Amino acid sequence: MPKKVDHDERRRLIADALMKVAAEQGLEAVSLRHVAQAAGVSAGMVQHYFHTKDEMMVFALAAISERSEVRVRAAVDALGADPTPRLLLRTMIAALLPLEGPTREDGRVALAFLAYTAVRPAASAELRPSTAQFVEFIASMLPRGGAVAAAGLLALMEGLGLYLLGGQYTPAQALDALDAQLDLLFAT
Amino acid sequence: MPKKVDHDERRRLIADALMKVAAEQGLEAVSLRHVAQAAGVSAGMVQHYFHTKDEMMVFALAAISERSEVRVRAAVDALGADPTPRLLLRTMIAALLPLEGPTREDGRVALAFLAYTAVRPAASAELRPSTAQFVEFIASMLPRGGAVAAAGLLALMEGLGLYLLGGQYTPAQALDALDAQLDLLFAT
DNA sequence: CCTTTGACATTGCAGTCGTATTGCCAACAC
DNA sequence: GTGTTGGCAATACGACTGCAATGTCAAAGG
Repeated sequence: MPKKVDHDERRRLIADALMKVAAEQGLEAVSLRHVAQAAGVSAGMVQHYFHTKDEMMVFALAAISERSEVRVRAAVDALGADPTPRLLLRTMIAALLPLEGPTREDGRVALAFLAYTAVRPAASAELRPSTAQFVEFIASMLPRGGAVAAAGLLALMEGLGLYLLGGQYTPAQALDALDAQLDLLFAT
Repeated sequence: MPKKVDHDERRRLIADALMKVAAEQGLEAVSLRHVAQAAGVSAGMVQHYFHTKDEMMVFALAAISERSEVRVRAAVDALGADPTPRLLLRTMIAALLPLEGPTREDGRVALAFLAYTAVRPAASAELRPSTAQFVEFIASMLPRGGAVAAAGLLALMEGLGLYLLGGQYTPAQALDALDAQLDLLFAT
């Protein structure tokens, strides 16, 4: 066997470049050549690791949802043991919001992919169960309201993310709205 | 002067075709030729009414926000005189949600444009004040909570729209979540 | 040694894109 | 009539796209 390279590492490197391009110029600027240039590699290499552009897109889509999972896990771990349900929820949701820095870029890419998958139902079908799972988890953390209240909280989070990206809400406003919602849901 | 045609009517016809293409195949499938074909006209005619593609995009963007305004107005007018604040809000928000039929297609287009403008700050700056205005109006309808609660409700609406488009929520679930939120905000 | 195999780079191709240009035709002004 | 002008079609152009084909080089197996 010839040279040994970590396939998955290369693919991640390329996916990173893809996200950079998508965050700065939108998904429609994502082409094999642009991504290759952003990654500092040749276009041929991109083709070597992704036989087709769609393959590359799917990989990047998975990579970005993995990234946010990691972020949530890190934020939760930093809480220590046995946080209150309210604090746990707030921490998780805040970790998912595109408040600043790299999370904002990730948010832009996620938004682009959202629109991308809106016309390709096959790609979005994959993340449907994960949403349902999250709703279930949130419901188990709430003192009352059940799945309906949980779905509302999740939708509020998504909307806050959208308005943060659009610049309609400042990070402070978004967090205020989140805390106010938690006040409503956890009111004694 | 030669032939007389209604310029704005033609532009609207073309914009309708653009939205149809965008709703079915995404914004990146929107090209002069595709739009022209969808509208049943020649590509040259599209060029005649929009000197550049960007001009066409901007027009379509304005057209779609005008459409939703019309929809909201119609729904509110059907309420008759002096509805309760809660019913008024519910009606307006429900009219904006992509629950079914043509509103779903419009929602998909709006989502595509959202991602489109996310990397073109100039285009989104225009609709920022209208969001602020809406928040203000919602706040005036709420018994308490002020702008923060209003911002939360608006974000919840936006999130519901997103999940409706993605298929994660059914229309019934979305309306349940909306009503539950109104219960919280209007609780005595 | 030498052949195989995987890691890249380069090039070519058919197609689509936005746009500028050109030309034809109908309708009005004179 | 004749000329002018707007509505519209057709074409040409250069830039780009995804993808396939081809080539080069290094490392490992026999």
